[in-house]
Amino acid sequence: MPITNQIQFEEVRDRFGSFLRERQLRQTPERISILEEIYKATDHFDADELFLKLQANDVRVSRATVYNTLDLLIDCKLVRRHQFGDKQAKYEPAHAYAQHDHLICEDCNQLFEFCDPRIQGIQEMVAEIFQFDVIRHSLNLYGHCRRENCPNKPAEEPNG
Amino acid sequence: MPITNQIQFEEVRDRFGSFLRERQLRQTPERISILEEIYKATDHFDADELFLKLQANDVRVSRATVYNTLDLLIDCKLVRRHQFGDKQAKYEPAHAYAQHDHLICEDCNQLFEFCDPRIQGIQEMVAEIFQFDVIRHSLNLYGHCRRENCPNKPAEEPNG
DNA sequence: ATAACTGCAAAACATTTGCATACAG
DNA sequence: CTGTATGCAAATGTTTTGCAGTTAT
Repeated sequence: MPITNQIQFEEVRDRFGSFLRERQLRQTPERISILEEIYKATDHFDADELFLKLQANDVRVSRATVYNTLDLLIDCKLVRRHQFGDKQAKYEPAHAYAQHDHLICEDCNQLFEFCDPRIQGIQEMVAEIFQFDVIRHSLNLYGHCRRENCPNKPAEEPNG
Repeated sequence: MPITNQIQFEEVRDRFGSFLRERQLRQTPERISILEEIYKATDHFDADELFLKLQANDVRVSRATVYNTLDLLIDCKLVRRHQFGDKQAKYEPAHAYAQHDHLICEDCNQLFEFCDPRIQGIQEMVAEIFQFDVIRHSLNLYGHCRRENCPNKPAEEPNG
């Protein structure tokens, strides 16, 4: 749950700054504005939502720049990208939040986050068996939440 | 590794037949040919690869029908769909193969399959905590294989 | 100064859709 | 026969690209 305060954000911006300097890339106002907007997010978002939020805040950037900057931020490990089954990618700010996995309700599309240490063990075991350097993982659980107000809840099966 | 013999395939075709009958859908030659082609596969494939293989075998079907039939086969649980980070979906025949997860080399894009019983435990625990009915999961591990002939192997980091 | 970045609009790409025709039940 | 499935081509939605103009360094 990304509630980033000002001090944390300075750190994030510095990290992006160093990253850009290292690679001899430019620290443009567009890139900084995009990073700021991303770190206001309290949830996952897609590229177009980000583009529209920027517009709403009178930050004039093109979609092309949004995509370009997202890629940079992913390289820099300040943003994570997820593919939750839709063809459109979802993103989330990544700084200072523990690596976590996702639980998705296929009726209301709501996302929940969880952590389980056993995944680390699986990752290490598989790496050993296959002689791989495993860099990251993605575990998504799909199902149905039992919330009353969940829309599209499938009717009880007449005969199971 | 889907090496399906003739007898197993009869079973698969029957299952598809029952599924279609149940739903009052038609058993068209196109649908059967697509199922046959899918069960020849020894690896994951994408929709267009499947379309091209069918063409190569002089089975004249449109892409629309390929997509339509893939959806039916997924409902029928004879095919599984995966999103491995590309925007284009991958598919695999699902009959008689244990549920497994995937290890992906990001240099050569090669796929490996593994099973780990701990995932079941995670799934159950998370379902309990979040009061969810968890239907399925998708666990992908991404990294670098250590095969000699893996292309695009990143050079040794010069420093740190 | 100058090479990288930007916006724009067009292209690319996978997938879906609409509609006239074909055909399974 | 009848409505469902098909093929085709056009539409869709997301992401990428090419290029002329702009700007950080």
